[in-house]
Amino acid sequence: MARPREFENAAVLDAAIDCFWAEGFGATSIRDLSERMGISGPSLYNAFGDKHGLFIQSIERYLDQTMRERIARLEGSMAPAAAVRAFFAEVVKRALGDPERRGCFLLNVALERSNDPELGDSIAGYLGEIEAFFRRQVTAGQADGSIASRQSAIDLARMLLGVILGLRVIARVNPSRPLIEGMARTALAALDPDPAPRRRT
Amino acid sequence: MARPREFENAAVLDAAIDCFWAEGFGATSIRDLSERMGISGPSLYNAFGDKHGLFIQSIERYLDQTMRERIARLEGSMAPAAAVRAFFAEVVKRALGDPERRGCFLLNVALERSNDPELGDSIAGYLGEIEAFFRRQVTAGQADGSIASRQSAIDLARMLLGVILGLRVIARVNPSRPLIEGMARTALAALDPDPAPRRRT
DNA sequence: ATAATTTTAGATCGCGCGATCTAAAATCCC
DNA sequence: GGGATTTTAGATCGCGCGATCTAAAATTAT
Repeated sequence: MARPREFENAAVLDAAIDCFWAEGFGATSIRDLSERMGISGPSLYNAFGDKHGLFIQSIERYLDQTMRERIARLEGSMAPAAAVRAFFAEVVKRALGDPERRGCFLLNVALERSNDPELGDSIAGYLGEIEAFFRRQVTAGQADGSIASRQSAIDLARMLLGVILGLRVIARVNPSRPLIEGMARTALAALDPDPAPRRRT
Repeated sequence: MARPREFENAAVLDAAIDCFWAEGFGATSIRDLSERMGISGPSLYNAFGDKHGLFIQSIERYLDQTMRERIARLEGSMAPAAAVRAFFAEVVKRALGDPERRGCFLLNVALERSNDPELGDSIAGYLGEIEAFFRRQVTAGQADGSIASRQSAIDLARMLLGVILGLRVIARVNPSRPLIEGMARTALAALDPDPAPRRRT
């Protein structure tokens, strides 16, 4: 038929993710993207529509490769309480292993583009996927006794989601290991089953 | 001496806060600021240096009027556990009473400008002020028995800070009252003193 | 080979940006 | 009241933006 594309869709999308992740949507220019992706401006527009379309496709690829991959992997291989703790451990590791201080791409997008008419509802849904993962684990853990039933599964899931997000905010600004680990450990303590009764001192 | 200013510093700073809060630093133009503040571009530069200087002064005024005011007011008038709960209640109220979805100005700044060489360290300090408030209250509450001692004061303070930040992130994207209140309530439950021992079922 | 079709890169469009120059208007000291 | 001084507003600077036009390069069906 005609001349084939000279680039792989996935590879150039990864380059676009790098740009948007490091600088945000507004501060990333078409010229930045063109250079990092290794394709010219018109090719970019031909393949992805416009800057905003490229942005949305970058977000979807990022989510598939990070958040959704992690949820599927942990949920398929671990007991409920262990899956939640492993999720936290991986996020803590990412938050503390971020010398360029780029933070969480999804969180950056959530704050920069929460009023974007094409993204607002989607972003709520993406965060809802994390909350739903926590809720499934907590529900299962409460059923088998490995997770406390002092609070409802939905409320525990909501609290865990809040701490995950807050953790990534503070790690962006102050990536201190004791701070981040203390925050995570204390939140996870809410999952501990009721301890053996102990007397007050 | 000479011609006096035609505007009040505080009043035009409030207008600048409105702009930066709604649009962020990068997406707010000098012309936006000039119009909202009611002064011309050159007057703005004469009074505040440049756009970035105006931004920093706007942040400081915002913090004095909101976060620091709240901390001083609650800490000066309430018992420790009540002060923490009142802090949460006020933040929840603000997070849910935000029809324009502007979120928390400090949090927006923290994510958009965390790599700003003139702001990075300051932002960590601002969040540290909140953490320090929580830590003072928890320490005092643990001393008088009104707050649980299962976890250390510093870890509880860190967890509370995380939830406050996460709460404002999620409220920006999905301002659902059950979601936000469940998150806050479950975090605050970590402060409850040890309940009377109860048997496992 | 050649015709048809798609992708490619360079040049360029109008626009809005942060910042500044110029000079007129306004005020206080004397 | 007049001179010195500061603030004011309109006009404008060069620059980088998102997006697109043009035409050359590359590939396949015939």
